[in-house]
Amino acid sequence: MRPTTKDLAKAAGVSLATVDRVLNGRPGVRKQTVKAVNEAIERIGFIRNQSAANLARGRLYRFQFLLPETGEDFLATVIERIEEASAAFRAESLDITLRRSLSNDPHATARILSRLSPERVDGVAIMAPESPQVRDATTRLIERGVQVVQFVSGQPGLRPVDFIGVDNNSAGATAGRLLGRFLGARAGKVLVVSETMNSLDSVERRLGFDTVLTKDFPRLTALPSVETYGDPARTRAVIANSYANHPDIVGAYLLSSEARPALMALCEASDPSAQVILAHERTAFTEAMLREGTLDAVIAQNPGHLVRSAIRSLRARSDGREPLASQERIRIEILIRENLGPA
Amino acid sequence: MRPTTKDLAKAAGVSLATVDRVLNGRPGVRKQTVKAVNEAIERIGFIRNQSAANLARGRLYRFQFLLPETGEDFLATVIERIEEASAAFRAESLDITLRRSLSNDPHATARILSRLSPERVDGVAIMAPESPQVRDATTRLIERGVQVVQFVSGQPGLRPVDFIGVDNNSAGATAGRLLGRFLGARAGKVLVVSETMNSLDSVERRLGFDTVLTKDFPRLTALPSVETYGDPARTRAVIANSYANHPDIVGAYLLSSEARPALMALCEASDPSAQVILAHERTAFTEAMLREGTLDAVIAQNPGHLVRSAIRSLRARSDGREPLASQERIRIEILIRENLGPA
DNA sequence: GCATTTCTGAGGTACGTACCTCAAAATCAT
DNA sequence: ATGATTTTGAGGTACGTACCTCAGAAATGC
Repeated sequence: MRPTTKDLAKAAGVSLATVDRVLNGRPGVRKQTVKAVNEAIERIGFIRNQSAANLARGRLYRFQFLLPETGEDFLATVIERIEEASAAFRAESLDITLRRSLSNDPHATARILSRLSPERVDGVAIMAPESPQVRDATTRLIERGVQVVQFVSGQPGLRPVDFIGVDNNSAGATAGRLLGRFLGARAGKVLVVSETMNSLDSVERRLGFDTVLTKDFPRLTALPSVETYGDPARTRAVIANSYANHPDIVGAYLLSSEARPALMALCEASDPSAQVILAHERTAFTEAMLREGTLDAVIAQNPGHLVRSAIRSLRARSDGREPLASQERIRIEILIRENLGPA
Repeated sequence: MRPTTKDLAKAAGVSLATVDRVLNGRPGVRKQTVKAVNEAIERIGFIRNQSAANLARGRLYRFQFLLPETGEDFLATVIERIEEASAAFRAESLDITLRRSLSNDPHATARILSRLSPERVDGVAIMAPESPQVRDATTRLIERGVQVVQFVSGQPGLRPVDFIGVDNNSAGATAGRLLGRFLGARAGKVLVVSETMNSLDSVERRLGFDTVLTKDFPRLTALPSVETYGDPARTRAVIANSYANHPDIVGAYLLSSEARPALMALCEASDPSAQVILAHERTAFTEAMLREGTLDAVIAQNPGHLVRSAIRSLRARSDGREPLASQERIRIEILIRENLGPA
């Protein structure tokens, strides 16, 4: 059996009460005694039994995911994973809830954040684009004692808030490299479709994409980003227009999380099999398009990892620990037909 | 607060003792009563508190990883992950140890397995090639009450033992697709290097690779597999020989886990930058080769996932539960320079 | 050397579940 | 209806840690 607090007390030559004081950082212990206990911890290899600790604490971590109202396929898989995690973590004193209420209006988002209180929630994972309003509201939220992570959308390392998601610059670069290599010796123009270029995420992907293309694939010219604003009619119009104006388009990069509208419009406006087409995120739709060969590759982040990583980070912060940055790095996955797994 | 066994007893109209009997599958409860309790579980949403359960059980799961003696880079990263997991899971009543003692001799491996007893270990993850001796020893091990999973090496679904690893057929197919697409319009021969073609893993990768190549890239011809037998001198010789005999080699697929010897030999024998070269597994070496451009892509399985998945599966089996197949599927990762992450 | 403050020990209860025993109740077979 | 058997209830202890109180010991200031 592993050493317990009792063994630790004996080994350190102190009482259980003192061990408890040291372990939980309670005041009223001489530095000297603290050191003795810590040395004993090292010496006998004491490891706190988390199960027992949680049980004794009776602590319930209440975390909330705040997601946008809009969004179809990708958001749906994220929500699935949240629900899964919610069920799975319930046995570990974690109460995970989901609110799908964030609109594109930063003021509205800020207002929602301002209403969150530490009495009702211990931490939130926010999926909202960067904006000064949201940043301020987040800062105040943290000051009130609520833990916060930026989820999927946002900027790694820019703010004093953990970011859970991929490095979008690298994601764009990955897309650029694949598109270039898949096109082989072919030359021509590349269509880039985005919901909006107002978000940092899109800008970074585009930047990474362009960097690789200009440097290593000079025979390819990336067209200016076409913005759909999430409007189906506009999507069809602008994409049709692009193909009409540029008969020499040989590839397309759909850099938004929701690939469906753009890809459907693209198929209407041109022949997808004559081009190399890349999109983001694994959804039932992109998976089907990969299998049938319409999409050539998908750049994805694992939604399950995203969710679990957000939860782990919130939990670490709630315990006053630092999340393990290395473990929480979200990988950029490349999917082609062959590594999708069984259907 | 979440409902406890006490609440459940009240809700089901039975005593705590009966609830306990039902929850832990003890005998001496009428079917009718079992049903009543299960309905109450559904009704009030009872979830067993795993922390408390583990604490009460005082159960310690002792799992062991049995790895081969030989192997450099990939095995080293696997071992790192095992050590990490060992540390991380210690707080959850898991005692993970590592034995690096399996040789290529199936009889020796079988002998080691035959000496494992359920008094000293609850489950083992075995990384050893398929062989009748090992299969028999495994069967007897299971009969003695030790849980077993096949780790990395082996055959999914072939035996009544969980397999933790990628589908090697798909892995080979993924390599085939990437090689074909990266080569674009180029035609020529493709070198395939393997440590040995005696293992099922290698055969499957080769099969998947060939299937894609013949079907979708007829201008490429995959040469017969070159076997290195893990011998550096032989490796250099056979690879040099291949390039001498086939001046029209345009690509290479190194299908073994340990890419270093083959790739070094390849670089000696030819100009890697004129070819498309794929290898397996992410190691410090393959990572460096990707970054400098010698390797074009790496097909990998996440060692951390492998290890944790093995542990979860062993634990589920030890608890008499079925591992969640969907959660334990190991993904086939594609790595290029751009999605490696920061250096 | 005394009063004062700081530190430590002893002992307790609690968390939710597992597992045990023993007696009482319900059900069954005859 | 009787005895045998099965099912259930009541009550207990244990797991390892957190957190509480209170008394006593040790260190400190003067």
